[in-house]
Amino acid sequence: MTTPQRVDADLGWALGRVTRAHLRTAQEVVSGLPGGPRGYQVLAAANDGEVSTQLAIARMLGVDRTVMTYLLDELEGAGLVERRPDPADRRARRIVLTAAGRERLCDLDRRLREAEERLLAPLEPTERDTLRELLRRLATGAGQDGASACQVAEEIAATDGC
Amino acid sequence: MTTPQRVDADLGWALGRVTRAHLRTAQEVVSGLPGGPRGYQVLAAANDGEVSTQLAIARMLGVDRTVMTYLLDELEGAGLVERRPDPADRRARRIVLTAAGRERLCDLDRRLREAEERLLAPLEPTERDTLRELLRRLATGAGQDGASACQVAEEIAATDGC
DNA sequence: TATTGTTATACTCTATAACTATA
DNA sequence: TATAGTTATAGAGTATAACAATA
Repeated sequence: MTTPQRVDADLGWALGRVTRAHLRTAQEVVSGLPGGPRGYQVLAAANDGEVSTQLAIARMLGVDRTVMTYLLDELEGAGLVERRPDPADRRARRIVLTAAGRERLCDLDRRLREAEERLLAPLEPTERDTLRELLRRLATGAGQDGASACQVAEEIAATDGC
Repeated sequence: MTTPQRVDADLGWALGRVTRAHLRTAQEVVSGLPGGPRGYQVLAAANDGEVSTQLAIARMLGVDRTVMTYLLDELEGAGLVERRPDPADRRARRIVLTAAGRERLCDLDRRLREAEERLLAPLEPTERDTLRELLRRLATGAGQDGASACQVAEEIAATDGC
């Protein structure tokens, strides 16, 4: 009962390949959006009110808080989001989508889903759902940033903006 | 039947988080190995003779061929691999593991598997196998580099060096 | 003419530290 | 003293182009 010692048996190898393939696909879909695929994730994170401050979004996305500044500068410059003072903490800023931002998010969301289905084409429909679910659970439970940024994922929200 | 528009419903978000978490874990495990986790993948790719030239390994790993030069310079300097002329094509070099390289690969492989199991801890054992299998199939089928680098993955080899 | 491997350069992304304003 | 956000700098990683050797 020894290990295969093959690259294609390595989880890191498979994760890297799939992630890069997804990234390439997503970059084409969101071309023109400030920040690329990460810019989309900022919009999506800010869209549900539970994760709205810059730091919370940064933790949710797994990036340093310093990158949020540039990212939000661009997204705000494009008129997609606004930085509003947090009434509960004057140090923090709450990121809210503008009407244009919500519209853009809807459009991107639809096209990204289509692109993802093409990426997952080698799998059966039920397998695609399984993979999505397993990765989602792993991403919400395996985050090194603590559970604070992940609590929002425990339930599939009924909020629906489209 | 509209889309949720939540970050945690985005495949790219989950892939990014899980991949980063895996990368951090792997970097600790392979600390000291030239090239880090990618150096391990080179060793694993070169270990099965089917993928042995620098270009084939680069495609298998999804990196540019120029990075293979630095990566192999370090691994060869550490005495883990050798560059041998390809008898069939004098332009190409076949990468073969030294005895030390095979030994190192065995050790890394075992420890990486342990680390991966810790990463997959939030999932049930059967779910972990499912995730590994789905990602493996996707990585071998979804590669943009064509099928040439992926043919090796169709069967679980009986070769076992440990 | 196309391909393998190498080298040099430039660019992007990220990490780190320092600073402010608030808590 | 600790935290949210900003800014500047340095480093790692990556992509591009040019080159030599071979097909």
